[in-house]
Amino acid sequence: MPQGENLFGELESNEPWLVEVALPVPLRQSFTYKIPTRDYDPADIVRGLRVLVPFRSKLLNGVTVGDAYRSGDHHPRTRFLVSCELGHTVLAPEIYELIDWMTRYYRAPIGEAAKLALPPGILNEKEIQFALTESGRDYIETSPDGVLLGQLAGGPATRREWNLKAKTEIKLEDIRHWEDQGFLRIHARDQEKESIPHITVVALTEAGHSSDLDALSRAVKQREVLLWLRSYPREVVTYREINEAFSNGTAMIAQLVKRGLCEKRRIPKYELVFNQEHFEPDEIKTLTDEQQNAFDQIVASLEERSFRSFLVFGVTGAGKTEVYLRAIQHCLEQGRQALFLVPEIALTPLMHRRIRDRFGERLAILHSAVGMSQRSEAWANVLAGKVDVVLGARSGIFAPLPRLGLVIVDEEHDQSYKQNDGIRYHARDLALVRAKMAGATVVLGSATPSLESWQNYHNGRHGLITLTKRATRAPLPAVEVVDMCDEFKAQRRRPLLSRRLRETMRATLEAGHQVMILLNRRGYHSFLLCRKCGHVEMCRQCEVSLTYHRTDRHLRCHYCGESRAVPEACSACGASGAGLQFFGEGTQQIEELIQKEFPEFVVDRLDRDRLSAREAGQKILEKFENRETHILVGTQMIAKGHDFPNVTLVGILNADQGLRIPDFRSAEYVFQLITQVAGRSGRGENPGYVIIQTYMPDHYSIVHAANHDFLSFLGKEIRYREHLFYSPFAYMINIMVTHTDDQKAYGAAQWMAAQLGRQKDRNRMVILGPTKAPIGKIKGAFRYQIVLKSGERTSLHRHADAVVEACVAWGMIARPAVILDIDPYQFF
DNA sequence: AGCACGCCGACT
DNA sequence: GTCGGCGTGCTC
Repeated sequence: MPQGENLFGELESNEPWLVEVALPVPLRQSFTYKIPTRDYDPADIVRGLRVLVPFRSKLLNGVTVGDAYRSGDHHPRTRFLVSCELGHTVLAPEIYELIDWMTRYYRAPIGEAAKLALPPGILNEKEIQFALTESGRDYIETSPDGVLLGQLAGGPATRREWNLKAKTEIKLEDIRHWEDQGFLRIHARDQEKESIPHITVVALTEAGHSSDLDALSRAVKQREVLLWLRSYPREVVTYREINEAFSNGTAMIAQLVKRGLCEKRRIPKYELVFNQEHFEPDEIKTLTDEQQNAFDQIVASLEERSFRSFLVFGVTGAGKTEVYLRAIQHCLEQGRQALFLVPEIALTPLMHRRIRDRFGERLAILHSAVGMSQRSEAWANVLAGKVDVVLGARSGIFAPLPRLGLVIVDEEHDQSYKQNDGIRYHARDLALVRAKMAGATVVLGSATPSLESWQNYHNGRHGLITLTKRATRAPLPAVEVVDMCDEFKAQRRRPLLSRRLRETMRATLEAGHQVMILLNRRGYHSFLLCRKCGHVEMCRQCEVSLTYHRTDRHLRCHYCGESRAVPEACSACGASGAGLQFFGEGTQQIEELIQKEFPEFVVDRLDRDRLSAREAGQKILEKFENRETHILVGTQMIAKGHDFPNVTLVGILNADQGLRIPDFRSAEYVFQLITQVAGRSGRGENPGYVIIQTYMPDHYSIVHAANHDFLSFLGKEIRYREHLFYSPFAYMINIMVTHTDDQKAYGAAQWMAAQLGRQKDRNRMVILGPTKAPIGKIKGAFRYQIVLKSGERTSLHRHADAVVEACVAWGMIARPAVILDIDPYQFF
């Protein structure tokens, strides 16, 4: 018998209308709320609306994850929702499908997944207020606990205000009771500050719509504005739009407001669809044969209109972007929409411009670095269907495009697609899932594909498209590997720059070309060492050495942000400051050294520290592009996506740094980094040159990168992965157990590993650990990890899930925090 | 997760 | 006496 029907198939009229709501709490469930039928027609309440609901002693914004339904069989403590924003679906159906998948695959709480998929601020908390109802007023006359309730007689109050008046802590249980009895009404306190971007708009009042224009016969200009408002294609109009149409629009509106013909309203920005600027599409270049072939294959798939995926393996500078842009164009011509994902740091204003020039007003950019207001605007346009192309970083995968036909994941190997906190999703994997749901084509592009994607090609899941030649016909740069062990012997110290690099830099600069110097910072710290006792200055909260920042002369922790002045003396042995020495070279130090070496040339630096200043990064790059700067020193971020034709020399200072980190993917990362940055050299008319400095000149990742030989690298790496049973041969899960008490953390990890150990033989599961995490303590919490590997994904996931569930029950004793990292990418 | 409630020890 | 420490249970 369907719910909500009696024996005769009639609707039970006394059953309440309910709706399921996802709330931003780390609980793997939705919550049921009753719909106040006095205020809302249940037929209007559908999936994807923003609602305000009471939750414990708070008010939370959530999103409905189903349509209203009627049932008598609901949770006994179901409360009424406070309000619902009708008419604006914030969670599009295809995005709901995606986050629903994430709740299963990543074991993600639905509310947190929804929060991830929505622009920031939509799922916020609001301050709760309690007001007395009519029946509440009657009740306080007669009842003994009327005294407490009676404190509300003066008007609505927040919990704190109420407590203050009552001079006691009012119990949540009592509040719930009065709420159930109908003595209390809950609503949101009007907040001075809006938690999400709002905008003031103007709308016609009823009088404004209906009144005849005689009253305005002498105010010609106002009459004109009124008529314009009436014919405007949207109900509300922004001041920006009014002032674009009329020279003194603001004043005219003020007059019309005075006459009661229109009114000002303040609405969330995401509800508004903006008229975008118009752009002229740029000219389209001719394609090389290889590009044309790639394009044709993608088009054939688009024409099929069913899910297909391609790995586009193309050397740096092969012109992949042009192929992507053409494919997007084709997709739009089909009446479908496209999503273009790029790595976090590749999403520069330069990139915006290039794509904007092609797609003009049909493009929206979703990027965490742009301001909240702009992001709301972009997202609103996407949701409203004004936009057909979305360019975004990792979180762009959640862009609500209902007619998705093409997803491009550029530099698909890039680690920034993997989120390493909260819900640890991988945007490349989500792209495939989403495209499958939408019947879309996926293009994964890279010069150095991830082993996972390569393996997926190998076992027939992706088609392969290869681009072997640079679009400009420029040859790939010649690469020279300098053995720093020899340098050490010759120079009798550990030099930063080899003689060879120094000479080549000089020659390059004197020829009028530019130089890029890359410092691989992966797994690298500059630390303060006491030469007397060997003590390294550490963070008090985390198990990491502190990094010296010259800008403010402070030691800083990269994990918790703790910052303190450089100590006068060693904190372990008390040796005076003279015994303390900095070790490890930062980009700052290298910049200074190079400037000293080449005083006649301009040196600049780009790294995270300098990027933090708004737009500073862009300025640095622009200066380099304009050749105001001759030498650019930086970390990986100088390696991504830029095109500087005048750069003919790239120096990589410590190429092997990344090989020392405890990660089975370290060789892959080093290969990718070298290839990526080497690809910056010789993109113009002059041939490029690359110098790699390393203490491990024979390491296969360095040798093959120097030869531009991905396939040889792949052959070696894939055998190693297979032999040691790592991804892509093993499905992996990292279970991280965290507790402020070291013993409890370790105990819980051991217990979990033991539980898993009982299952492992039956399921051919490999259990590594528990071991102390590479960073054993972060923000005061000790960390242990268990790494699981298995050739069979479903059972692996099931076991990890079961043991975490069991640990929650066992957690009565220790209460550890457990993080499940599915398909982990970085171990720290 | 976050927070309310409750049960313990250290203070005016 | 009560302020606040931490342990535990619950959130529609």
